[in-house]
Amino acid sequence: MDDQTRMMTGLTGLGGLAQADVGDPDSVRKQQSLGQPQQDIGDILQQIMAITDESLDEAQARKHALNCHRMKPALFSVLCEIKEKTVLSIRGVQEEDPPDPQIMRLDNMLLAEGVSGPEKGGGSAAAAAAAAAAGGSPTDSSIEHSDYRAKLAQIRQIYHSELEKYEQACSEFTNHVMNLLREQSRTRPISPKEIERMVAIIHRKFSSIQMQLKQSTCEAVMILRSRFLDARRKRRNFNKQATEVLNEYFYSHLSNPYPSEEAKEELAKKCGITVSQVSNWFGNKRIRYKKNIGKFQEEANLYAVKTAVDAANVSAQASQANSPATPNSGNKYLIQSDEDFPTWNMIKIEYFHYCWHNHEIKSQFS
DNA sequence: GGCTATGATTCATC
DNA sequence: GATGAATCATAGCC
Repeated sequence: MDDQTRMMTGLTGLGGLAQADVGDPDSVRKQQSLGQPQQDIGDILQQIMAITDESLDEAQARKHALNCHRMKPALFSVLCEIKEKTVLSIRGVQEEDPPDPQIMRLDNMLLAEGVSGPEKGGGSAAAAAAAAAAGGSPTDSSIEHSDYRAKLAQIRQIYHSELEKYEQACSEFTNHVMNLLREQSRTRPISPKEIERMVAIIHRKFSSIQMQLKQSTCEAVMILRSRFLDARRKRRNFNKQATEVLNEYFYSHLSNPYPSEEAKEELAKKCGITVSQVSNWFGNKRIRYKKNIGKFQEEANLYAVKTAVDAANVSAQASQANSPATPNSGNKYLIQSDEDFPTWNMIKIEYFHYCWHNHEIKSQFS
């Protein structure tokens, strides 16, 4: 029902003063007996009813005349009262909406991610955790971290600028509608309560637009986070020194290449990687070595020699310190000459394979 | 661009 | 929870 129809409905309900009485001689008599004010109201109403049959210019002129009529304010307030009773009492029930749970969820998420609320380097904890999980060097992590933060800041800036635009647009539109209604209220019954209700409707409409903004911002943050977290799959080779340390341990413990927790921690510290990376490395190494021992033979020889040389050096230093007269006497595995190296290494590797294989057989039966 | 090496992940098993 | 095995995804080389 539009406003004009509502107004008409209001008029019909005005104690039968409108259509029912028009042209009724008894009614006219009654009005005459009731005195001047009632007659004035009847005249005004008749004029109002007649407006629809008139041309625009005539209607404008009559409208002006009606506006200037001395009874107009009283009639206007009565019409407002009727309108309020008939329309607002029905519609006003659902005005106090409870807060939308979806908006609350979005607000919470934006707050947690540091997009809304005070700027505090939001999401930095997530970024740091993901960077740590990536296992990259501290420099790499900080680069990724700052990249994440920069992109988050960009999202934050866009969100706030859009939010500001929406708020400004909402306020401008509300003012515009309010002015329009105030202007119209001079010619038709619009109560302040109705204006208030209209403002609430506008705010609801704009808040649904705001929700879309919040939703798309949340999506942008999610995409950013997933991209950032996916970076953990970005493989980076360990540096040469770390690989050497791990290989040295692996080939020098070929009979049982399963480092203890303490050994893993020690290796992790030496290589500048995490314990789980050490575990991954040993897991991969064991399986790949076993799958293709031939391919790793050369590498195994190399590290066996290296280990033997290191052991010889340590032992020589110890012997020199303890008994310079009898070098190498304390180490039965000590290499005596360069020619011994290949034979010794082959024996040692074969022995390790035997031990490893034997260990597995034993573990199968134990 | 294809290939290999390699670190990470996933899933099943113990 | 540790490990093996398969697989994914990327780096690096040619």
